[in-house]
Amino acid sequence: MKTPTIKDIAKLAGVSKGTVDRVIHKRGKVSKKAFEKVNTVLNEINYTPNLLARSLKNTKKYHICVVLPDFKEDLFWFPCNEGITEAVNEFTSFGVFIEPFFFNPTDIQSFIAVNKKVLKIAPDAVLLAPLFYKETLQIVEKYVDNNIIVSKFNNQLEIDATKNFVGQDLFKSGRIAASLLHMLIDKNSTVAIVHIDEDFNNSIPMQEKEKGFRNYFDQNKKTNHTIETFNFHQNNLTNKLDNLFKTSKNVSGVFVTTSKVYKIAAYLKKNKIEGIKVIGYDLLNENIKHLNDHIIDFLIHQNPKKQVYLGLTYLVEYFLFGKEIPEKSLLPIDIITSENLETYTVV
Amino acid sequence: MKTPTIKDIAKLAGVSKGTVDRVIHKRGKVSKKAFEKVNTVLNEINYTPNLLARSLKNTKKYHICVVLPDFKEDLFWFPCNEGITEAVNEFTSFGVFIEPFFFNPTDIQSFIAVNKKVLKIAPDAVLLAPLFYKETLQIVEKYVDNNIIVSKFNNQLEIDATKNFVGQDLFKSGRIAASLLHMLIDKNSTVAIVHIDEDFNNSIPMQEKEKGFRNYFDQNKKTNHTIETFNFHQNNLTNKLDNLFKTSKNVSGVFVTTSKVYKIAAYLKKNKIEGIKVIGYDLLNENIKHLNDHIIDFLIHQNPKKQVYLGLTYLVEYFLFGKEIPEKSLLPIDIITSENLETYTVV
DNA sequence: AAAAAAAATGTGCTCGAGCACATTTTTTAA
DNA sequence: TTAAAAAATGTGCTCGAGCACATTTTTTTT
Repeated sequence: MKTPTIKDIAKLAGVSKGTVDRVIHKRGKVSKKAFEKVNTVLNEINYTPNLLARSLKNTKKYHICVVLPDFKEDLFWFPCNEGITEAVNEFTSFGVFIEPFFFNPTDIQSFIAVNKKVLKIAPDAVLLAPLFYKETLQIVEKYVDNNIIVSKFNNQLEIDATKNFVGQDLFKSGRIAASLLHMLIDKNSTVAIVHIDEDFNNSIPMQEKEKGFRNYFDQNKKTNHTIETFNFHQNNLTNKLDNLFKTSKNVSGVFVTTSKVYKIAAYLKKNKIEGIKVIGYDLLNENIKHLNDHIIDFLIHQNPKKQVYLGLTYLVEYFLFGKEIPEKSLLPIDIITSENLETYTVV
Repeated sequence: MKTPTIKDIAKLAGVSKGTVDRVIHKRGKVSKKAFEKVNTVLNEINYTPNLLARSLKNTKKYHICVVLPDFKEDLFWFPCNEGITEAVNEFTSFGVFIEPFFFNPTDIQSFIAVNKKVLKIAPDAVLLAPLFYKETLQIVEKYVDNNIIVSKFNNQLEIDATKNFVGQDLFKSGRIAASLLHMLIDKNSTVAIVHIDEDFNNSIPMQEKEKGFRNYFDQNKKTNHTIETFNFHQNNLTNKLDNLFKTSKNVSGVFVTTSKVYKIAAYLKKNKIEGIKVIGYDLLNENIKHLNDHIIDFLIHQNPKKQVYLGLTYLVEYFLFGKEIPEKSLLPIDIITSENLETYTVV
């Protein structure tokens, strides 16, 4: 009933535990006879090494750095801190040291600077939010040169030496948004895709979401909707929105490709514009408020907290127990309404 | 940089590690002077015991039994096996032995028999699907008498000596179903709540779901929907459904309170009845088929796999690392459409 | 056949927590 | 003041894997 140990196997095979160890780890220096004796026993009983003992022996300290945007610049990133905190609480007692580093998401230079700093620290692994494409490729290369394991979350880079990624399928996420809006809006009406603040051309996530969104409506030709894309910046937002909603355009639904959807909702509320269906991303407090007010109809949950936590878990289990890190871990795309919201926030 | 050990603390405090151990575990037999010396050091540095070493020492074998319905009787329970398999793979190398036991969900006697068997085995813990109220109370009492820890999943029993529960808020789940149907159906139409197969009076989950569903529509009086409840059994299902759909009743939506929703969908497809919105539970293959055919509009994901896996994880972490088991762990209530379905099944 | 080299095998310590037991110090009783 | 009892403190072994090093066995060379 008790799990066999190396010692047990050694006794059964009539050899010493050193020999068993050499067979198991293929370290050679074993006679054919001994090899067969041990292998016979190994095939008979199902030996699984005690992972506690194994990693106790390799009592190395592991250092993992998390590089992510400062939530003061964009509240989307706030939940990541909770994910980090949870991982810290869970893993420090296993000798893992997790340390966050923040950069300014609007400033490429700060991204580069922070990564240089981390590179100098030379941790065992880095979990990275790769916001800037070209710069990420460069920095990842350097990490790899220094034998630092790199995992990424949130943004997926197509070409990359290191493949570990935790996030969502953004194309599909766009399709889901489209299908939900489709349920709510009238035939022959206009749907607006709104990109707020970020530089659309450099934001692959936004592009992917738009592609997915358009793909859905392309495949549902019979409903004959008009899809228009808008790139808005914060400074002249009100004017632009006036232009969008107060002209004769028959806009029945809006898809905001980021967590900034609350800005649209705030505008609609302030101007008492009703009947327009709104869908956007993420459970920011501002968004939740408008979801409960039924100004926002759906939110898609990108679960940044879980992304970070899972990314860290993979790294820790790799170091401690030698588990493989999945190349691509795509999280479920949760549909949030004012009704099921609570079940996501309480846990 | 390295985590301090008991030995380090002993050296810093100028005592032996035995004394440090006694202070940490409040085992007494420590002079005031020594106690203060050790405590001073403990307050200065942040000591967290190495959990690997701790649980290696307590190298007890743990035995956990899972008692759940046989999926041959109801496919809803099938994913639980995956959850068990995953837990087995993850935890056997930590010396945890997990063993499933199946009963017939339509037969109270088999429930009692299986639990008696498990009781005789006397494992360290039982994870239980408490389908039958009265019988569960009795058996749980016996488990507790024998110092066997009991956790439950899927069904929540209100009054209970042991509180550990993993599942969903079923009242809320009913409300969510209502709100989704509400989006899709016409005003002043009739909505049917359909209970299939199970004995409604003995099924608290079904009752909770119905309560939640009705509660939502009660709070949205202006839409003026008629809600009707039906209890159908498998044998005369077709007749009953003929009666429901082919009479003059203006039924625009159906809420099925279990995973048996595919039966309604199959009927609608066979009889080419269109335009009726359908919502039900769980990602059975049969349900998924009809979801992709757009006969079923929404499925609510009860995530039985995750329920079992999480329940087992709690027990294992309690045994190995002394973590507390949460009294009530309510999982998110996932809304599934044909679009986001895939993101839930691939992971 | 003996010595030297190479290969195979076994031994014993480590990791850190925890606990039983041995030893030392302090307190109490006579 | 000394002996006995009680309290405090320290020591050393255990858990299982892993690995360096010591020891034994086999093979090769002279």
